[in-house]
Amino acid sequence: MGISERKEREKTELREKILQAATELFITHGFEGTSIRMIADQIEYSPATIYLYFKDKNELFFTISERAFDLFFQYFSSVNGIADPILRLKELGKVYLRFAEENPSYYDLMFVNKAPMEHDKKAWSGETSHGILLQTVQECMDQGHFKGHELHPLSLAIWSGVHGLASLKLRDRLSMYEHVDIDQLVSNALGSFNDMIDKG
Amino acid sequence: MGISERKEREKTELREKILQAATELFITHGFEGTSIRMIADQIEYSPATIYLYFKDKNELFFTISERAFDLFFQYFSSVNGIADPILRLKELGKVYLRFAEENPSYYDLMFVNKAPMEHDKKAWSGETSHGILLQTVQECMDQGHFKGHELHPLSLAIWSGVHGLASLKLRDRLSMYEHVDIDQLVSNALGSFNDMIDKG
DNA sequence: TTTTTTAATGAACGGCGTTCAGTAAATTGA
DNA sequence: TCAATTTACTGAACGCCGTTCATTAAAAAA
Repeated sequence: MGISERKEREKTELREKILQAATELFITHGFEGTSIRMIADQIEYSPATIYLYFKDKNELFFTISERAFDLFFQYFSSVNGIADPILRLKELGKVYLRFAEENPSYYDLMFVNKAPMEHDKKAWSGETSHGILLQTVQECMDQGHFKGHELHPLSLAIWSGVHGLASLKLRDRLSMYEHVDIDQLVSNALGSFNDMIDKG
Repeated sequence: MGISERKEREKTELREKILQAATELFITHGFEGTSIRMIADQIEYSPATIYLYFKDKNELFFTISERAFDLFFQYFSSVNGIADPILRLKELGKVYLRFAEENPSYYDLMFVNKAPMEHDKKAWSGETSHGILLQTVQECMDQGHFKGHELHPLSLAIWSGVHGLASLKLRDRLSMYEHVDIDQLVSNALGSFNDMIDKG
């Protein structure tokens, strides 16, 4: 009997449709600006139906942010071919900012938004993007760079630098630099970081 | 006739009471977690009354965030006595993180929260805290530090570093560092920044 | 064909920001 | 002093929100 299989398939299809609609709406209206009713309208089901597939709005957040971390990992993985860890580290900074630029809603969800309590502790740890950062910094240290620094605080410092740039830009908090091109400014600030990495 | 004066006084007193209640509630429940009805309950007036004193919830945000920037400026001003600009710059970083630590709701309002469109462009510009940062970095450069850097990108890079630390901690995005003390880690990351400043 | 299971929903609950007609008190003018 | 006007405030409503639940209609199983 292929009936239960078909049912299963239909269930995952609708679940997928909900996720897709939610993602699209999050991207255009943000997480808080998107209502369950809007998602329901989009897929032409009643709002109540969504609760048969997701416990609550937070679970939608959670599921989508997992996918965001997966995509983020793909961006990060693109540096794997760079042998020199210093060059690789600099490229990671560029890639990080590009991810934030190209996927502002995902970035917001991952690092800026007020996260539901159950925000996945595993999403950005272990053998993931954060692992790539730690690995790269460690290799730099192995080559004699960053003398006097410890791995974890240093990695956090580097991450904080690019995250600070990305989030200030994302949240439109650079308005005091009125007379200059913001993109250019951010790019030059990254340049300043890179200089520090060279001297570090 | 002192009547209109008394009325004026009473008006500003109620306005002040609203602001105080709103600020307290923002600190405990956050901006989005605080409702106009909650504020009205607190001051024992009807919700509609608040709209006689403030155009909307955003104007409350705006007024409170101005005060937040004033307080921030007081924190920043405490470094004025330090003659050596490098030492002063490092102290600014410490003071910045202390402000974020001691006034998380203010910090959120100022730099992290989704700001209403009318977010004050002047609040963090000109002869204010940002001016202190620029001035200090400029003095460092005058003394021969930060060779090859430009003032504005460098200042933004430095600001981004501490802001990244503050906001990642505030938004609880450091959970992958499970085995270590987060406060210690953040403090050590600031230490890494300071090392870079020395070498810059 | 009858019973059971499943999927989906309409309607409601208690919240939200905001508006506005109406009220009661204070002030003004005669 | 008394009526007219201004002021300060509010109750009730509007249209949203996230979420729950009894009910229904369809599908599957017996």
